[in-house]
Amino acid sequence: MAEQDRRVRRTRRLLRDALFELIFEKGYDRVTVQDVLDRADVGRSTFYTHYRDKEALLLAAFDELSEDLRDEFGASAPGADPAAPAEAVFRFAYGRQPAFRALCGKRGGEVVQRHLRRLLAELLTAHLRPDAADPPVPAGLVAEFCTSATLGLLGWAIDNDFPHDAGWLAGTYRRLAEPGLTALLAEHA
Amino acid sequence: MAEQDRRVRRTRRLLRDALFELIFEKGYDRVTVQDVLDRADVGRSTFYTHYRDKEALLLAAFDELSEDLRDEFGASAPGADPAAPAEAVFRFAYGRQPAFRALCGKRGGEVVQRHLRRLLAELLTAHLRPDAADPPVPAGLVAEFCTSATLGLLGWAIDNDFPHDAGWLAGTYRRLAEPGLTALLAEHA
DNA sequence: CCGTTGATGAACACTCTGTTCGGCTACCTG
DNA sequence: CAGGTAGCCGAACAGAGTGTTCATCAACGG
Repeated sequence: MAEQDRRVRRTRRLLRDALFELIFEKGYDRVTVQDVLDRADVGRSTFYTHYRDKEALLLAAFDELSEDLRDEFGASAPGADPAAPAEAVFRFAYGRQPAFRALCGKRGGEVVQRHLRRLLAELLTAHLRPDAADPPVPAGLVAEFCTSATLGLLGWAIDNDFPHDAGWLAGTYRRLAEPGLTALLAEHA
Repeated sequence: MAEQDRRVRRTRRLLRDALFELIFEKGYDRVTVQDVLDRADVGRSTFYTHYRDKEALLLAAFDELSEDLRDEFGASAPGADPAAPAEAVFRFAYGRQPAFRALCGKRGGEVVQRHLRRLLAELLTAHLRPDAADPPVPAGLVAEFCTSATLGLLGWAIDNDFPHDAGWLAGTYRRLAEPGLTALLAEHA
């Protein structure tokens, strides 16, 4: 119903694009709703019929991304390679550089970082299920390590304009993070 | 001069403590200058003679911490152990749990996270200098990996009320991150 | 003890927020 | 292609928070 109206799609697209531009220009927390309105050339009341506030707009944009990312993960089986999830994230990000530049770079703001971290932690824990009775290291802590390493490398790539390609970044992840992970998993098995 | 006046010390201490309490209660971005004023029972004009805005107060508090952390690093020699810096950070944080809970937990806000990340990256790069001509992996990327892993584990510890002790957390860091790091350094030497 | 310095609170202009409402117009559907 | 629906607009509003100013008072250190 609501999603099909051409005017609705137009308005939401204008607002989202304006937000991305402004985040990239001055950082999320310095962007005001007024800025978005002016840039998108959309009326004030219109904005509030679509989104409760600035954060709701941001999260709507983030949700678009995360759904696609989820789909990509659903396709890949939970194999034995502990670096596979990170590689999938890297490939995904390299394929959507503008969005990641705005949402996940240093200017992206804490909100997206927090949500992205939670999403990644969830995907990672689901993927490399060690289903252990008494893990030598809490599973949550291992997931946190993988998430931090993945996001750390990704943030570095974003701030360096996505150098090389996703495979190279994944290779680096393997060199740095994989040895410790496989050792831990082997030790337990 | 200005630092010695009892009134100045009192005012700044009141403001800092009020900010910590409020951050812990509702998160940095939801804390207003007005909140701090009410909690600290300090006049509005007084606040602005000491700090330009809310962020300046936060950074002043952060600087106190970071100076002490710097001193701790200055004492330890740049040895061969790649996990030593992380361990030093963990010990430091476990010794100042209230401050870290307020500043570096999930409620700490993006500003401190950014500054802490930069500080750690700086300390880490200075500590494990590989001074290599053509590193197989950019030095900045390795530093980013260490920083992310350290902060990831630290954030997990904060959110889980500092379980076990700093040594245990450092041990986990060694298990997870050290294998990859030593392999990389060995390969290059 | 006294001159200096900081604290105070009220008042001010300003920016941004989130809501309301009447009128207009583009849009889907039949 | 006609009609009612539904989205857009723009202006206006109250409210919260910000950062500044100033005259007054009190506490401080030398």
